[in-house]
Amino acid sequence: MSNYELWNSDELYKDISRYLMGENVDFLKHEPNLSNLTKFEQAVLNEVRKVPYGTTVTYSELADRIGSSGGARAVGRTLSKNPYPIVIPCHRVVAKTDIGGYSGGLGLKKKLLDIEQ
DNA sequence: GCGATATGAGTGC
DNA sequence: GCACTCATATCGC
Repeated sequence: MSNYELWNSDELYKDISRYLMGENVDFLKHEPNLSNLTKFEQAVLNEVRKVPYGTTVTYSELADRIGSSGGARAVGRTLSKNPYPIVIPCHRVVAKTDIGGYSGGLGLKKKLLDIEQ
């Protein structure tokens, strides 16, 4: 993984700052190291990373995309342990009827979603 | 609307 | 292996 330099560069810091300012920042160029996670967790996190700015997906839809139809709950469980908040925009994943949950607090999740709209 | 139940993957024992 | 846990979904009432 030679993305070590990229991950630790201040570019990530700047991107996060700009993101919080309300800019449309693409975090795909930052590649977190997921080698110590299970295959399922890597699949979930990589899929969440592809969710476009300003849009949301449901846990069940995410489960479908990674070939684990019906595993919505497992997806949520995985996201709750999200190793890289913001970079992996787990706040764009919501429940079907509700908004879902967030490790950083639901208030923050709503705030982030509001920023992206 | 609300409660019970089904369900997938992770963790600890 | 087994028995939990959980940021869900869905059905019955």
